[in-house]
Amino acid sequence: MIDLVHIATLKANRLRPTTVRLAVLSVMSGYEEGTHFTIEKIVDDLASSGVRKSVGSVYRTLKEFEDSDIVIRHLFDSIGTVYESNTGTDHDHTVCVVCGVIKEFHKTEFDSLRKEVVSESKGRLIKHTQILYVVCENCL
Amino acid sequence: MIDLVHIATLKANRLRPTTVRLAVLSVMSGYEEGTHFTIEKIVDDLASSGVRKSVGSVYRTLKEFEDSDIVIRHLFDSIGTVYESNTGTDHDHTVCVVCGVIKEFHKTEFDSLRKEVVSESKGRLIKHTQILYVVCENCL
DNA sequence: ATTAATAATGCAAATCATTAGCATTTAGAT
DNA sequence: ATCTAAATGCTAATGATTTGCATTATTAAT
Repeated sequence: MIDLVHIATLKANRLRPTTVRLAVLSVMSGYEEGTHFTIEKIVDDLASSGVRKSVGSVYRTLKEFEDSDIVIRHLFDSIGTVYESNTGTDHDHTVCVVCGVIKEFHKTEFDSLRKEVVSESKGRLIKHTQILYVVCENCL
Repeated sequence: MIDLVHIATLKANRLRPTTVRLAVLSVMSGYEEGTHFTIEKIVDDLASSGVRKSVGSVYRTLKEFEDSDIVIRHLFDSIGTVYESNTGTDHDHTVCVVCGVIKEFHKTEFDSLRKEVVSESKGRLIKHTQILYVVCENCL
């Protein structure tokens, strides 16, 4: 069972390998890398794979995963809350205002600029979010 | 009356100069430039200036103002929805994760980088948001 | 000025996403 | 196998925002 990986992931974060958590990890692992998903999608995907779990538990689970840095939560304007698996590689997002597709990008130059901004104000950078709202090639 | 300016602003946006709208513009004009405020603050400030207006109307008014580009609405992680008067100058934000203070910054280099990103994917940039979550000098 | 037509407001109820309480079930250590 | 702590499902609660509708104010025409 590939579940062994998921069990390991959970144990590494001091989370008991329970059915809800394993099921959520399982549907998540079916997503393409970089996919952004909602709580609703998780619940639906669980249901269609025959696993009926309460919405409340999924909320709780995703929050635990967020705390454990297993997933990253984003709050996008006019889209709401979405999650993605945390690959550890930091990146920003483009969102197509027409079709809603979310993509990732990374340009190191941004990072140095951000460091500049923060050091100019003598603060410490904890994290950042940057979203480019675009009309994507397809929708143009 | 300075209200003439506010009336003009409203008329320019095909909004009738009503008491709620004028009152909201009035408290807003009392804020320092760059101030970020919530619906709640508006309602409170209206109340303490003796103008009691319903929360629903303030919500409606701020939405109209957003549609008319009189204000800009932001959705900040763990802070929620805040507004600011639209000065037309675009900028990004830093938010102190300790004290919650929101500041603005602008670095033109960001703009060219953003254009690069979007042109590489053959899309069109509509707008963007960038938030640096920091611990500010004071809170360090 | 008066009035008719249209838009704005207040209020309360409705909605939506998310969280919390609590009784029941499950996992992990002994 | 048993006990304890944690996890789950369920429902109710919460908080923010929106909506419906009856009332009131604003505008444009007379």
